[in-house]
Amino acid sequence: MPRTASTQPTEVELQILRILWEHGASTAREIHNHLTEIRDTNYSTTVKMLSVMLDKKLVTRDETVRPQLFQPAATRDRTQRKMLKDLVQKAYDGSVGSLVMQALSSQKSSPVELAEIRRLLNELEEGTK
Amino acid sequence: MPRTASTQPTEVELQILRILWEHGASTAREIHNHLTEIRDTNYSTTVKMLSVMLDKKLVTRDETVRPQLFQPAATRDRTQRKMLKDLVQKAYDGSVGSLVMQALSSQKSSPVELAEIRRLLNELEEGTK
DNA sequence: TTGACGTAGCGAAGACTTTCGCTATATCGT
DNA sequence: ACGATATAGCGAAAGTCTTCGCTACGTCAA
Repeated sequence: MPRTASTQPTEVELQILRILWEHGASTAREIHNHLTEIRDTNYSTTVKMLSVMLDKKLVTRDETVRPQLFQPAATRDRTQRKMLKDLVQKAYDGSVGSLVMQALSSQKSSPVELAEIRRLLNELEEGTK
Repeated sequence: MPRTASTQPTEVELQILRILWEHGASTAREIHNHLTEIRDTNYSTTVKMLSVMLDKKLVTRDETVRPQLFQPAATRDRTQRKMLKDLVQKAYDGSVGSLVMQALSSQKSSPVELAEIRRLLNELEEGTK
């Protein structure tokens, strides 16, 4: 009588992925060192998490070198899009528009970001003509 | 050795909340009937979930009537914003702008939505002047 | 070579989520 | 009032996630 395993990376998994996206291929020790900056974790735990993530194919491992190097299996962009899509489905009934509206109205963006968004908006509206 | 309990509603909890947001105060039976349309669930399970959600204060219960009526404790809007904020923090490094960019570019929105977004954008840029 | 130290792996503990059987209690028609 | 039916509640089971102790193995300097 279980819940079905989530398809999205969990909290810690995502923290590890972010470290890998930022720093590229890293050893368990390196990952652990970065992780302890944001989370109080034992080295064993980090290694275990990496092993779990390997099982889930969230990361890949280069075993030809010592110490072994871990790499993210998916790009940051791809992972973000997947999580975003999931949220839109789960909480916004599939409506990207209403998510965007809320995002824009609830947290302030910089003028630069707004300009970028406007540019993108122009392109999109161009496409619908 | 536990993970810290999530502050966000889980999958099933969210499905139940959506039913309540759409239909307003409902009995366990009514909720269950709607829930079975999207998920194969036993009535006992539904009742248990409601009891858990009551503990977590995700819903409130009117016990003065029979059968008891359940209501969402927070509005849909508020809950969505919270989940959105959480995603922005976890996956977008706090940058709402990049989330919006991805949202707009990865899934198509209707022209009506785009127009609304543009209107909102105008207001926001007005505010930064 | 060997001991010291860092890396890798395993398994079990414990919280959380979701499941449902079973029991208790309330409601309602006859 | 009584039995049938529906509602409410409890607790245990089983899977997920995160934790870490302990063991095994690799590397390297003396």
